Amino acid sequence: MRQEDRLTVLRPAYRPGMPVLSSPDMANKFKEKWLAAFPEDQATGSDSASLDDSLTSLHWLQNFSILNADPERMVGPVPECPSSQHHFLKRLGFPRAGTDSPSSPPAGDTAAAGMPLYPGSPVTSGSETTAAPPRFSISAHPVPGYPQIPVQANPPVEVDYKTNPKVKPPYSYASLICMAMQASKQPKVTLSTIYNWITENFCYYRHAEPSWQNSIRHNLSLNKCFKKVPRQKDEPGKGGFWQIDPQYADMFVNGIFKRRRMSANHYSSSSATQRQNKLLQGFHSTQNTCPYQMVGGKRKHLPSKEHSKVMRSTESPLLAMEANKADILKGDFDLASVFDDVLGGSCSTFEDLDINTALSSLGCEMEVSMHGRQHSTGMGRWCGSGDMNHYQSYSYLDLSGASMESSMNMGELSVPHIRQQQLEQDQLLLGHHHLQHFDEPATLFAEQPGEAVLQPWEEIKEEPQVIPLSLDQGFGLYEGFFTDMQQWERVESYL
DNA sequence: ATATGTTTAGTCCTTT
DNA sequence: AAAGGACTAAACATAT
Repeated sequence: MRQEDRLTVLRPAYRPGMPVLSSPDMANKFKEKWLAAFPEDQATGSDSASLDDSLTSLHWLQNFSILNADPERMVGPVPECPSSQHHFLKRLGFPRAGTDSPSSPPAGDTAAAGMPLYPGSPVTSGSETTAAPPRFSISAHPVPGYPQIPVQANPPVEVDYKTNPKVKPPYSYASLICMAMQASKQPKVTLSTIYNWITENFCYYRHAEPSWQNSIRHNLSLNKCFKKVPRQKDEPGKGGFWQIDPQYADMFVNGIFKRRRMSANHYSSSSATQRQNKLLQGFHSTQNTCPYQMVGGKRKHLPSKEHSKVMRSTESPLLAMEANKADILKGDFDLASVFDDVLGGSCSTFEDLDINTALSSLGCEMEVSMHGRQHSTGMGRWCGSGDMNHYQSYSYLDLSGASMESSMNMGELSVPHIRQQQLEQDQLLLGHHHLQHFDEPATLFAEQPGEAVLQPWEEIKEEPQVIPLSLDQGFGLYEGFFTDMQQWERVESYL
């Protein structure tokens, strides 16, 4: 990451409802007003001097890896993480070290034997150089100096989906399709390419009955997000090509399908508790997608009662842990609300954070391109959250120094920015260790199929590999943001 | 024959 | 409760 791309972090303390401000001047102005209204936040800001320059650098995030999740190390500081980083993490909403980070989804979906406790935190096999799905482990990372509260001693259960034939991957077919499309590095792929990628990367489907292919085809045909690109007459081969319809590209968060678009007023609720509940529900709804049981080598939908029994029993230690997490989430730690309030709500749920991690497990490194034409309208951003002790913090992320006017222009260019910045923050929250930066956009969501370098009929032999993704290209329209403008009204009183 | 693509129907679950 | 989403199964059509 280049110096100019680093995040400039100012620091007042965050409060829910804090708006996105797009220039340092406005940020400072806002800060002054805010501190006048909430003098108690001054203390939060006062310690900002202790934040060294490392705060503005994301290099340390490379050491902040989910791979470091080790229950044995959950107590005590991690020397690699400077205090300022700790501070930063705290500001970003990591409630405490040694507990489940926001990127840790709740448990509960372990109906299938061997299902990961934390399906949202996949890790790759260490030696994998290709797209490597999916083994999962607990995602947690100690934040040095932070109060340590012992967590329930559930050992991490890892599932390597690439080699484990018994566990169905917790990804929807749409997500699998999208992953395969991403992995192909081509703007369009054939059905067989999708099949191959899935079977290559998910052992489960290698051994499963081929009916899943029917489901894939069904999904491609039925899901509006996928667009068929017919072969030209002179193109050899069977079937057409498939791509993600750019119109629906925003339905994929880092490559994983969002269940449904959230309405704008969904985010208008100001109840932190409600949002926290939604947050947890979102976890379950997304991750608990495996109500299956292997019966004679065949997937069987569990009967609803049985399913419910397995999935929802509060006697489950997993859910007990969830309840614990929910307790942790009570109070003012409401990271989702921070996103909601700041962004007007798009996909800032932990579900999305998990998606980030999931893709990284597949070798799909998320890129954060900070320059180029699309950054001309970038804007700063208040971010942060409180923790469970009502200790709230906020930061102003000055990503480009551009004016609010340009960002509020509602033009096409400004929209991906919000998404991008949000994803950046998601990555921060995740401790993504692949925060990189590329100049060249990927072609995943290319508007024009003709953008492919190869001839359209040059089918690429599927080779799982690290896929550079471009956030700018990938996640276009940000629908919820500009439809929920009331949050900006609150800004006026502070400017 | 096989692969691909479309459509319908049904179940179960989550979200609104 | 209704609506929507995910999934499964199946029938059918078309292309290779």
